[in-house]
Amino acid sequence: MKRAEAGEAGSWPVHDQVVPAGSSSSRVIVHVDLDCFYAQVEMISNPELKSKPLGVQQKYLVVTCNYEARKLGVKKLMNVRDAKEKCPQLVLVNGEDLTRYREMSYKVTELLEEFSPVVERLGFDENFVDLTEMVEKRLEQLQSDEPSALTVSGHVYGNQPINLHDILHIRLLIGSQIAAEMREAMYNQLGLTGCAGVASNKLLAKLASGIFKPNQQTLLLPESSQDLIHSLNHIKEMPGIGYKTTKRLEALGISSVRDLQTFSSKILEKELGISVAQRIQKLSFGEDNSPVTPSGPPQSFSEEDSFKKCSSEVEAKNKIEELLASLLNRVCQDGRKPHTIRLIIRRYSSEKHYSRESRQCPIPSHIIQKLGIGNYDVMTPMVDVLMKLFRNMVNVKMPFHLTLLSVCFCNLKALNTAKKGTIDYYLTPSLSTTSRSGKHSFKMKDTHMEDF
DNA sequence: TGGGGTTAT
DNA sequence: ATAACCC
Repeated sequence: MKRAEAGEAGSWPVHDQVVPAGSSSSRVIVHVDLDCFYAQVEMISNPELKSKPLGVQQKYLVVTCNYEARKLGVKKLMNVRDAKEKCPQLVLVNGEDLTRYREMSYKVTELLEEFSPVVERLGFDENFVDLTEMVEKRLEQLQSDEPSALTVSGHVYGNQPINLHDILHIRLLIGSQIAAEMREAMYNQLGLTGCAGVASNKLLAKLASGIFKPNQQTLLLPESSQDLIHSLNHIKEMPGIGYKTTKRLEALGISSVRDLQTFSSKILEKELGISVAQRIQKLSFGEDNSPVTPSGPPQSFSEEDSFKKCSSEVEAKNKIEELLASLLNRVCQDGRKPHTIRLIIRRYSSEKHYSRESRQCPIPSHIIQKLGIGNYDVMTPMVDVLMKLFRNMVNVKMPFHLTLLSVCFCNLKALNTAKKGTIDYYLTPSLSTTSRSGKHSFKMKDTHMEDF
């Protein structure tokens, strides 16, 4: 399989004929990061907004804003009240419906996939692309008769000089040229601006893309990678080290990148587990062997809504119906069929940080069949399933107070490509009622709602 | 903190 | 089913 080869070539450097002959194991990775993505989409929808300070609002938060607004002191995830106080002229648009953002997001990913199919999405506004193969091809084509062909595009981190005799420099330089072409294509074809970082792995490419901020790109050469990671003021700025790990590291007296580099590996493994410990300690040295994993189509679809209070079953049912209706439209567009449905809630709790509970079950096969077509036939039975999940989580005879409801479709399967005689035929749960009798029970640990 | 996503356990 | 991570 092509995917497996690409992954192995990327993640398992040494001894391996999978790595193209003559090349080192070193990769060329680009991280592409759109500028204030939601705000850009809104300005494309309504060009009159381009000249104004603009914020995108979800509930009482300004989740992102354009650079006009940033100049006037508005920050991402700022309270609407604070933002208006800072910037009374701020124009706000509601961004709770992600449909147009999601569509534009996939257009960007598809555009990048035309350069190289190995594109990994990170959220709606970031993509990694493994340019290693593309760079190799350009190197082969590049005969020494064009001297001006070897000039870097964009910034070089630390203004480090490029050594044209160093093959690693040359490869990264060509990566910077491809990155510039990608940004040009995004602007010409989609009207979007963004940043790019080019480096030898995902961590460094991501850090590099954030150096020069709107609509610029930066190349990181290997000799400067230590400078880059030590320019981080705190370990929490290291991608891959999140809120929880940061707290645990701080409890160990680790706060800077150098603290983490020099901390005892043995003790770190005991505290965080061998997997996390080894991974983040490598990150602290700027090492990241994780491959760019092609995202492909989404693994799940979900819709959620948060609110101050939901305390009755009827109220919950109405909200769930809304979420489900939107989801059915999306799943219909996608073409594949979800085989699992999940309901997620968040209970009110005065000061406790963030905890969600969920229940999931297989979608009854008779509902799955009707998914592609008439959307209204499936509403009622699906709501019934969801309300059973709801009552499984929430004791409706007791008072309750929810602040979020979410419905998720996952376990998506392409419809019936299984051919008789293939492995797939015997492993794929039937989508038609007539073939292959019996229960395909597998090891589904899901709650089967029919059992209740 | 919103309204999403992913992978690992 | 939850917990961690990312935006």
